[in-house]
Amino acid sequence: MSDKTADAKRTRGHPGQPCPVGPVLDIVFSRWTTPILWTLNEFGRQRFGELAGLLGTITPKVLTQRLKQLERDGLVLRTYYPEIPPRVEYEISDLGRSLGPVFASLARWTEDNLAKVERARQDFDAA
Amino acid sequence: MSDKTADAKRTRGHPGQPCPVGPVLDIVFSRWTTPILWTLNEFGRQRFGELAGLLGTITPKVLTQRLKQLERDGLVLRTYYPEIPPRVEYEISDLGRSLGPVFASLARWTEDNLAKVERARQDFDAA
DNA sequence: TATAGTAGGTACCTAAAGGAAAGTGACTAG
DNA sequence: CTAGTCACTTTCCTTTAGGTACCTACTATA
Repeated sequence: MSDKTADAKRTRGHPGQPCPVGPVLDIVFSRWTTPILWTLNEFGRQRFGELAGLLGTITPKVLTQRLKQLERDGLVLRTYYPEIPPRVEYEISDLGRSLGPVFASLARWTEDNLAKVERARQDFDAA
Repeated sequence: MSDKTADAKRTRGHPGQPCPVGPVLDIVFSRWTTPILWTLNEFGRQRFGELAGLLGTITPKVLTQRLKQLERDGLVLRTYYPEIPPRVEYEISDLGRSLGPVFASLARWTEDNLAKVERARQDFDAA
């Protein structure tokens, strides 16, 4: 299946009308995209192996997949050096950096409210 | 498996250190949670059937699951009326409403940058 | 000759999420 | 006595994501 047709299938079924943020979720909040973007933003340009190390438990296959998607979406820039052995470096793009305020907003909400969620869970489970 | 142990397994593998927003993703951006919260915020208190209608294609099973999770996380309030036939109403909580700025930030980014992502994809696919 | 080093690609497998369809319980209107 | 309402619940099946393990090319080095 081509990536193009995959786009249609990858939509999370967010019904078009009632939710204007639906389209972004698959772009920004897929399983590994958030920590990848975060890492590239924090630690700057990284090689494939370094990035894998920083992310900890990701497998090469998945890292390749996610990086390819992020590159296709214009959020990450890939530079290939045809040396032996090969070297590839990834960095966040301007478009990727433009997500900063979104992440900041999310981080602020987390800081302020994550504890409330955890308390709500305890109350719910107790009852 | 209990919901408590499910919490641990549901984590998306976002490696703890490098990404402070990881914990929220499962709470706010799971498959159907975003449109559910959005709908409850826009259209107010809704019964189960009404909500299903507004969301379009969701199945009762999944809607029940997601609503239960949202209730447990304190983002949605559930009111059960023991009538015959039974009636249940769902509404967004204050904690749920506190996500407003996050959603707004995301909506703004979408408006400003979704077109850029789509263009990046076209360029990428062309090459 | 053999090995290490790098960034992947491939084939196969498993687990989890999600959808489809039918059933449940309790009552009421016909 | 049957059908309908509502909010689920249960069972089964398909899809998907992710993991494991192995393979690729190419060269310098031992």
